[in-house]
Amino acid sequence: MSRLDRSLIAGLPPFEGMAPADLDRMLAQARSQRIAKDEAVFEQEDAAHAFFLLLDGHVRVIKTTPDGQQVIVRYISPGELLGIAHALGRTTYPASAVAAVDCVVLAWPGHLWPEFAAAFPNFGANTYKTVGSRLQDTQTRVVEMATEQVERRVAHALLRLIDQTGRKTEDGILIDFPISRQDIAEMTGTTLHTVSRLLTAWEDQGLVKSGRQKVAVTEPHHLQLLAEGRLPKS
Amino acid sequence: MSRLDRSLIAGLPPFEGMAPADLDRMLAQARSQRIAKDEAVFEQEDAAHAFFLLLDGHVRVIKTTPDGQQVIVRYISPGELLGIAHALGRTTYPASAVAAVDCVVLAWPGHLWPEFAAAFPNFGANTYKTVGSRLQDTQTRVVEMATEQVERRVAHALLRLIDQTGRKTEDGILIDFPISRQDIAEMTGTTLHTVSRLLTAWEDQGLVKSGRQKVAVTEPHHLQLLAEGRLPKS
DNA sequence: CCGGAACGTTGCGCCGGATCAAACGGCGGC
DNA sequence: GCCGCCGTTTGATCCGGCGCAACGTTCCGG
Repeated sequence: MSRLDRSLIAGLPPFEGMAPADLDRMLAQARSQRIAKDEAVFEQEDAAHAFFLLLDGHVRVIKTTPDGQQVIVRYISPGELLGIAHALGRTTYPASAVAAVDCVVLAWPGHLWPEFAAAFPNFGANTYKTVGSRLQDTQTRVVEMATEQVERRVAHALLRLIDQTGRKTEDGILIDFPISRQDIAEMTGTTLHTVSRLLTAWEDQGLVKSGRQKVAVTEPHHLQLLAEGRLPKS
Repeated sequence: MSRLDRSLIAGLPPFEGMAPADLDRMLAQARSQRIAKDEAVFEQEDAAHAFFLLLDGHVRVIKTTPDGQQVIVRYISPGELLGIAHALGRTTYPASAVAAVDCVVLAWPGHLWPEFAAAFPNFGANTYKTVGSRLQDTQTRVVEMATEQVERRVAHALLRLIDQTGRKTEDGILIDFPISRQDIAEMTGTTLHTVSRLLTAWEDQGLVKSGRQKVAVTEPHHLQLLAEGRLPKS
């Protein structure tokens, strides 16, 4: 197995404030791993044998209900940790993580967590901050689901996506990985039909451009107004 | 100000595994405080100047949207921490906390957090575990909101409440603080009207007994089946 | 080049639950 | 003991969005 270079992770948020030597010590225990599109990084309910850092690609975190319905909990972008169940005292993954495109991750054995948290206090603190802001995000989503109707929820979801992973193109800000109407529906608790209707309506108004597994937002500001519900309905 | 006795907090989950002397050191910096029913422990958006331990009573954590709608994020029971925004690197409270009944809390100045986390590793670890399980709970709630319809959501909410705060009475398991249909509606993202209709329907079937600001579950197992949607609809 | 699968679009009917409206009943204050 | 208020009940109506179904389109493999 090839040696991992420190520059891979130096400067990423989870490692903020760590000494170079400590980065090396962490890397020495990491294993780099390729995950092909549509393959799982880990599966819901499995024993949490490892935690991961996404180096390249995008990952969907999915929860499946007993009756088989799926909900996309969040998308992970490069530089973020995933599968940190161990840090939170859980022994099993609460969701599945699936590669949205071909991905590269670093993997550490889960049992190293307490060791790392103790030896690298900045790493621990950074992680807990992440968990805190994920808790925030999730609570905000509960509020959204409880108070907003579908159109605004979908608008919010798109805005979050372009914020996280947007890439400028001549069509506007493009979501940087293949995403279907079904995916958006699973993020917002609706059906692909409704998402399709919304997107075509928005496309007619020139707010977005979308195609097969692809969405680009041309008028983010206008979409924002829509998301916040201060738009007279045409 | 009167001296706080160690027995107040010894044995509570957040202090699991701490030395008695350390409990005393923490208590020495705490201030005990009474909060009258319907008063706020802290308010959304305020600077997070303190974190709290609920000693007695019950507290509602509420998020309010820009247009004034409210969502009850969770209920806090005695022995739980609240207002721990500081632990998560936030400087402001993301929600309000309102006493559901007369309450007693301990308050610590927020700036002590890093000190405590460093000096009492068990305390820090316990807290992060709590945050982790709250993240879990919240994600589960997102899944519920996205996939279940109102009846099942309300059933789930009641089951969680009796699980957290249930007290046995001759009417069944009673929720241990005053709770209105409006409150339940704000927990589940529906209206008080719908909650009222559901409760009367359930009362007719002998599943619950409810009255003004009071709900008791007489048939938790049956309600559980309903919550899980494996009940032929009558 | 062809055929099939996967993804997307669109029309239609229906229903769960929100909204609006009104009246009731118990509890606390005076 | 009476009054007023707050929480609750119940009815009537309306509509957003889901379910279903059919069709179009792009992509991929053979």
